[in-house]
Amino acid sequence: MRRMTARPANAHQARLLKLLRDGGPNSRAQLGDQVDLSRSKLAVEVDRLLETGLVVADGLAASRGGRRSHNVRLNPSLRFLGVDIGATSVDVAVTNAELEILGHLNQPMDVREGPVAVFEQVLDMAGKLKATGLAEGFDGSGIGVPGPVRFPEGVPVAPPIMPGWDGFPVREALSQELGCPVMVDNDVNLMAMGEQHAGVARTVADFLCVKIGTGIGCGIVAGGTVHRGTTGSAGDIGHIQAVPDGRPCACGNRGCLEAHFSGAALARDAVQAAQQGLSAELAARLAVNGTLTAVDVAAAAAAGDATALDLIREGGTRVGQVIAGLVSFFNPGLVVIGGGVTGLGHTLLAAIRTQVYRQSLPLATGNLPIVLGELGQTAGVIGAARLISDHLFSPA
Amino acid sequence: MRRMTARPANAHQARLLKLLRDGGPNSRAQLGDQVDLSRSKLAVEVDRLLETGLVVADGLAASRGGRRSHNVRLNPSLRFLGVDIGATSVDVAVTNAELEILGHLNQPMDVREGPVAVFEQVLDMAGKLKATGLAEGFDGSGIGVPGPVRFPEGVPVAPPIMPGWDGFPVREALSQELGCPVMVDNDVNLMAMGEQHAGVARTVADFLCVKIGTGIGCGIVAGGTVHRGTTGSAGDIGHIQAVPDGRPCACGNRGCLEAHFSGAALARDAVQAAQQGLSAELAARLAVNGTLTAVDVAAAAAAGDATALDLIREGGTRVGQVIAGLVSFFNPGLVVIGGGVTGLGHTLLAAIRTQVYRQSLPLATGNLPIVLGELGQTAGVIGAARLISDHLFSPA
DNA sequence: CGAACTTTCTCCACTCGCAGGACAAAGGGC
DNA sequence: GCCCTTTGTCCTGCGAGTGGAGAAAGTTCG
Repeated sequence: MRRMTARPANAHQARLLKLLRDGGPNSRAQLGDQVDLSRSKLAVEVDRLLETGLVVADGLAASRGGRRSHNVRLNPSLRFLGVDIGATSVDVAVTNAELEILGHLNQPMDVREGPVAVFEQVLDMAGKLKATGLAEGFDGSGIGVPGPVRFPEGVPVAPPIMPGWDGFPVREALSQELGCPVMVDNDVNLMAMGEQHAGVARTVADFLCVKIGTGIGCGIVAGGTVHRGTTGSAGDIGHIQAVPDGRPCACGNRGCLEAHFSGAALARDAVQAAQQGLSAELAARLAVNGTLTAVDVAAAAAAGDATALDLIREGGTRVGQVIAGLVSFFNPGLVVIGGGVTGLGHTLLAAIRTQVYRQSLPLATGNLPIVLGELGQTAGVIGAARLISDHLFSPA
Repeated sequence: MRRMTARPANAHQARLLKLLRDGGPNSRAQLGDQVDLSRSKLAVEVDRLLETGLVVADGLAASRGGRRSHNVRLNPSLRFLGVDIGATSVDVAVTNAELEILGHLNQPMDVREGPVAVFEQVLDMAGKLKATGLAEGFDGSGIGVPGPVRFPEGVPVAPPIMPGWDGFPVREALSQELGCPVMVDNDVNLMAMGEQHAGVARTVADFLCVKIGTGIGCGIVAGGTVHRGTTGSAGDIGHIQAVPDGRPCACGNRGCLEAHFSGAALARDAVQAAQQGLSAELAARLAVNGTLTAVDVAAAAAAGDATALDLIREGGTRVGQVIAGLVSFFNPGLVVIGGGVTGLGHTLLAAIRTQVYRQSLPLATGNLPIVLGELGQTAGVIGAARLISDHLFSPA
């Protein structure tokens, strides 16, 4: 099947497409309630969208007590590919134009293998999803990578944990391979966009989205749009100093937040605690698996292990200290915590909250929810689909 | 004379007014080069602006080698009043519509005397400026106050250093007194807008403007517009923890940046150093004045006093630590240092730079200028004029 | 069950914003 | 002084957009 290539011809059409994406099928009258256009003009633009094939008729609408109206919706055969490349695994998902996930695959993988190997795997996973009949091709794709991105060009820059990716033309290469438009962004920004589209941040204009996984990053949304910074490295909070003269960090400094708390740091600490005989629970798990991860710590904590709980609390306090500073600075309306360590759950959240509420100014924290992300592993791929749909649903 | 009350009727007129404000007198042809409008349409809008009186004819333009063209400019009798209320002094200035300062007064004053006393003084100063013949009245006024502001309403909220100001309807009250539209904002945001309009930040979309005076604040500009946060307290970095378990702060916490370095903290430290006999230079100044301020420390440092230099360096290091974190987080394209302590000059700047370049990631600091503000004391009042002109030069 | 009211959709006439060409006015350069 | 360039003005025509008049197809209530 040939893919859609049409784009909205003007701002009105773009607006309508986004309303249909976010609100599902709608009658012309319902659309008219949401835009400031006369009925006649609205009808003209909807007709044009129908002609392009981006939008299709969709039966009768629920009656509001008058002449029956016909719904329109985004073409249900449109398909977006959301790709979320993490440090140690890849998520690939297929969505429809309303950004609902139709199929989702996750595979472990080491981003350090470099872009060629990683994208081979991504294309393979995309192929598997296609083979299930979910899609015959893709109309667009969003890609998240775990490092800074020069956004306009879609090229990673100087990614510390991704040697070999610096300057790799991700956008161009994948656009060619997939045969569709591609947009590339930092994985944390995509998580923020995911929570903004379908998660806890749906109604908030200014919020922070802290992702704690192998490393730590922070998505910044100001006035409803992602702030990427001058060189695309905004939100890179893993190397903010959390502990003066603290642990040495891979970046060459000491006391970086990431060195004191992250999926990787937590695992190291747990192994050490087990070896020192501080925790029978952790030691037992170490003996079985040969190594420990954040998941083990979460399980030990759930079983009431004091050492595991302490590790989580201390980590949460460190993160909380840094977040407290960011909250004072940025004055967000919401802080979302996400990433691999959300399995640590309420213990972590409580430690973070305590620290933020203690250290930030009352005016900034007075009505500030600090919550876990709602979408879990799917936040990234939904954000990726959102990224490319925002692009395609804008006038060319 | 009756004041102008006209506002641009549409976005084109708003655009033209801002071009004339920022670029001075222009011919229709020059304006045409800067906007995407046909000559005919441009002429129509310019004619309408001439009718409103906001814009007037201004003689012949410099020839570009063809039919001679007539300049238009903003009405030279338009007057804005810029007011910058600091913790210990007030600046009041009169500008024309091009935001050039025509007259400027500064007076010491204690903001804790409350809004009624302060505004009495402001109105008195405005009256003095009028009496010189610079203005017969004001077409608009911008007001900066040293604390968070609920921006849409123009009302200070919970200002720690301004008891008695909480909830005072600054915008409404002054609008009535002055008989013109008024906008209110945090003083630090206005300083940022000042440097953006006429100072070092003219071409930068994302930058931070750190104001170190009695307290410490930070203006945040993202994508060319000021970020004020959910409750208007964004940029309030004075109470970010700079030193774990450090000095007690008035806010109840320990180790706040402001407790370790600010105009007030520096003065305290200098007095203490003088009393402890660490610095003959400072002791002499203390004996003469009975007290010390940042100005004394600056003078002592300029005279080569080692203790004064140490105080500045240590303070700069503290501020630098915090800024380093903010730079990693926000990834600005420029950091501007301003406020009362800019007199400390290069010593301070060097300490800040050292710390930021050491602690932030190379990608964020690679091409990051850290400079002193260019406008000094006038930044605030220019920013204030800019604030109200942005408002008045937008469609009603 | 029918009359009256609502809601939705379509068609049409009219206004207005705006572009772009034709033309006039007024220079500069050789 | 002739030709080219730049600027300003006028005019025509197109397309966007509004709002009213019906028509179609419901709901509600007596």
